[in-house]
This record gives sequence, structure tokens and C-alpha cells, in this order.
Amino acid sequence: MIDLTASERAAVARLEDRSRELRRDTILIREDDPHGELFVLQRGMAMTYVLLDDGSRQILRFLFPGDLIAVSALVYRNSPETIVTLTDCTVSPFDRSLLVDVVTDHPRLAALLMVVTQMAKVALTDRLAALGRTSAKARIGALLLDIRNRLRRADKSIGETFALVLTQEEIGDATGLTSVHVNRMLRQLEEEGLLQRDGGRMTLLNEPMLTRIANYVDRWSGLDLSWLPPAR
Amino acid sequence: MIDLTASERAAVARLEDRSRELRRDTILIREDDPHGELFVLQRGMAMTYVLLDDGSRQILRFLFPGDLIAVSALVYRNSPETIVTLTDCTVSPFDRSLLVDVVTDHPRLAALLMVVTQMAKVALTDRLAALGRTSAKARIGALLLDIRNRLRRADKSIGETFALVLTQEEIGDATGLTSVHVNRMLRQLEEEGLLQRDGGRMTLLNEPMLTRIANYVDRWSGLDLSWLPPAR
DNA sequence: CGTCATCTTGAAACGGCTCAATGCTCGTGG
DNA sequence: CCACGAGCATTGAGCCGTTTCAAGATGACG
Repeated sequence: MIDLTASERAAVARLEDRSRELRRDTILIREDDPHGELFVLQRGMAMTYVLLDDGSRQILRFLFPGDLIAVSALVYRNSPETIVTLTDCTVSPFDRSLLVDVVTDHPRLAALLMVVTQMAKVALTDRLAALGRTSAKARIGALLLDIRNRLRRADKSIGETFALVLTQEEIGDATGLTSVHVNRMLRQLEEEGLLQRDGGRMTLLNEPMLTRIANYVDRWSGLDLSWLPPAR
Repeated sequence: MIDLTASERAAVARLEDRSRELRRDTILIREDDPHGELFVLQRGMAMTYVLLDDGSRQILRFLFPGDLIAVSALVYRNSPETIVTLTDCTVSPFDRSLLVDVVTDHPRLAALLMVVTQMAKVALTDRLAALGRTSAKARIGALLLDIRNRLRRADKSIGETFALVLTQEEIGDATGLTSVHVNRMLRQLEEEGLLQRDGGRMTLLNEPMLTRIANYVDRWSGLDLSWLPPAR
């Protein structure tokens, strides 16, 4: 996104000092538990969710390499969400005081933290609009496009085909649908020639059309970083 | 929330230097328009929304006095959302470079900015879970509680009774429902003795029960600000 | 006093859910 | 190498919450 100075790179490296290997389905932080540690996700895929008291689950966000995990630890005594790995993962834990140091000493990194936070916020509003105002098929289409794009950001070789790690139940919990209906919608997308499935591997057959019916907007174009303060 | 030093107060005051009066239904920023100015909302109530291409609207957030408006101007060239006043408002416009200065010179204010941003993000995830996984009645209940609580933060005299500025169509656009169904649910809440209506004035008659059926969580308790860097 | 937005209510249609049964895949232990 | 079990995917039938469409009623405002 932007080139860091040597001093900035050193500051970031302090956050990635240690690293920990995690199996699939490992809970990093449990909703309502006290917490204080933050993480950088180095490898693998994870997600955050909340449970409602009727037992249903809403998946809030999927996490990919490079993402900062548990930033809400900065603000809340107890975690507002559960964070769990979806694949085997490598994470770098660090103390929140370290992040405070980085942000205090490096205004431009503080600004970049603001940027990623705002982008995450806009991603949430996009999903809010999807849940509030679009059909089941559109929501699933948007999810497919989003995950493909985020996988591609880490691995440029990914094209129309990618491994969707999620179960249909997880797709449902992310989009506010039941797994049964997710299944029907996936089949319908397939019948319409927009999608091809092979186990967990998905191939997008008509991306422009899918983007249109899903009301999908890629928020990575349109960034403006001209205002960033000078590096220190 | 926290006491500022004289130097910090002066820095904040620079943001609130100028002020502008706005009529009800004034668009501050239009979705997809280029923008660069930010605002502090001093008085009144506003909201942000997006329009989908079928013409439907999703209201993303309601804004109250003290809220920072258009922070996404920091990040995106074109606004991801429309911002419009719901009542007559007073706003203080300021240039984004000013915010950068404040954040660079005052690490603790930078941290506080992070806090309010994270709180806004968690509020969005709460609404996401509401839209994805709760009933119409629960969503409306949560909206009523949320707005009452935010009004009360500005005006301590507000108790169970408050003026809901919104039309039923706006309630629907915020909760992902139609205005017709909002009407039916409000009547149902009234019949169940949870709510009393008089024009735009609402009275919550059984707040604990409403909180429970709405799955509502007040995120203002549970904050942890112990990690803030020292004031400068 | 008329106009326009908003609220209200009914009837019918529809999208997505629930319940239930079956099939598939893959990892595990014998 | 096979049998088993557990989780996941698939499909059908019927139901229910919410939407759509339509028609008044109410109220604010020029």
C-alpha cells in the first residue's frame, strides 16, 4: 500500500517479534472474556462472531494474513466478540502497550492504523446494507467476491478459482441465512452459470454479472492516502 | 469520559473554531461525491445512509452531538455514504489536515480517537447481528433503546420518555424492514405494554423486558481506558 | 382550505425458515 | 484395507414472518 521507512519497519517488526502456531478451530479470544493481548495474523484464515441468547451465531468478520486481531482489546475490558481460526494459523501476539508505543512514536503508522480501521468499518457498513436490503442470492454473491478478493490480495496467483474454506453453515451465519437456504442459493447460482463448485473449490464464471447482482463494491480502489503525515 | 489537559482542550478547540447552522434535511456529503472536509456535530441529530441500485436505502448510523462526522474522508477519495441532518443542526467544519496535526501532537487524543472509532465499529457489529439474526420486533426495540441512550448522554434529564425524531420509514431503513411492518411492530410493542406512543414521543414502559427481547447491550459500561498514553 | 407527507390497516403473495430424511466424504481405529 | 462414525451437503414439503399492494385517516403547513 505504501513504503515504510527503516525506522517504521523496525517498529512494526517489534509487533511481529514472537509467533505462535494454532490448529484449525482454536479460539483465540472468547466473547465476554477479559483480554489484553493483540495479534497480527501472519498465515491462515480466521473469523470473529457473536452468539445470541437463542444460540444463533452472527459472523462479523473474516480475517486474513496481515490483519490486526482484537483491536477492541484496546477499548473494552471484556471482548465483544469471539475470535477463532478457520484454518491452521500463525499469529504474532503482542501487548497493547507496544501498539501504543508504535502509534505514539510514529504518527504515520498511527494514521495507517486509522486507515485500516476505517476500511474495516466501511466493510461492515457494506455488509449491513447487504443484510438489511439485499436478497439471499445477492448476499452470498457478495461474500464469494469479497473472500476471493481478500485471498487474492495475499496470493496474486489466485484468479477465478479459489478454495472457500467455509461450510455452508458458516456462510449462512455470515449472511444472516440458514445453511439450507445457502445450499439452495449456491445451486441456483450454479444453474444460472455464475458459479462452478467442486468440493470446497469455487470458480466464478461471470464475475461482472455476479458483481452486479450482488451489489458488490471493491473498496480498495478509491483510497486516498495523500493526507498522511510525514514519516518519522 | 476523561479529563483533558489545557493543551489538549486547546487542540480540540481548534477543530471547533468555526460553526455552521444547517436546516433539517440538509445533505452534508453525498455518496460517491469527492470530499475532504470533516465536521464535529455540535447540536442536533443526523444520519448516514447508502442507496442501493434498486432505490432502497440502508441507514448506517445516527449521529449525535459530539460525534465526529465524515472520518471516512480521511481514507476515501469519494464518500462511501450520504450524510444528512435529521433536525436543524450546528456543525463545526474543519480540514482533515487539522485532525492530522492534533493526532500527531497529542498521542492521547489520537488514542481517544481510536477509542471512539472502535466503539462505532462495535455498534455496527451489534446492528449487524441484529439484522442477521433477530426478529423485527427485537430490531426495533434495540433501536429505541439505542437512540434513547444516546439522547440521554447529551441530556441527562431524559428518562423513559423521549422524542424519536425518525419517521417509521426511517426506522425501517435503519432496521432492514418496511415502514408498514415497523408500524405493526410498534403497535404490537404498545399492545404488549412495553411502549407508549404519543405523536413522535415514545415512553419505554418496561425497560428490562424490552432490553431482553431486543437483545440489547449497552456498550458504554465495560470500557477500559487504563492503557491510554500520557497526555502531552 | 388544500396539499403533501406520514401513519394506519387489511388482504394476499413470497422469500426464507423449519423439520425431516438421505447421501456424501473423509478421518480413525480395528 | 475396510468398516464405522461424524460432520457436512442435499433435497422435499409445509409453514411463518415480512413484504407488497391498496385504500383510507391524520396531521402539519403554506
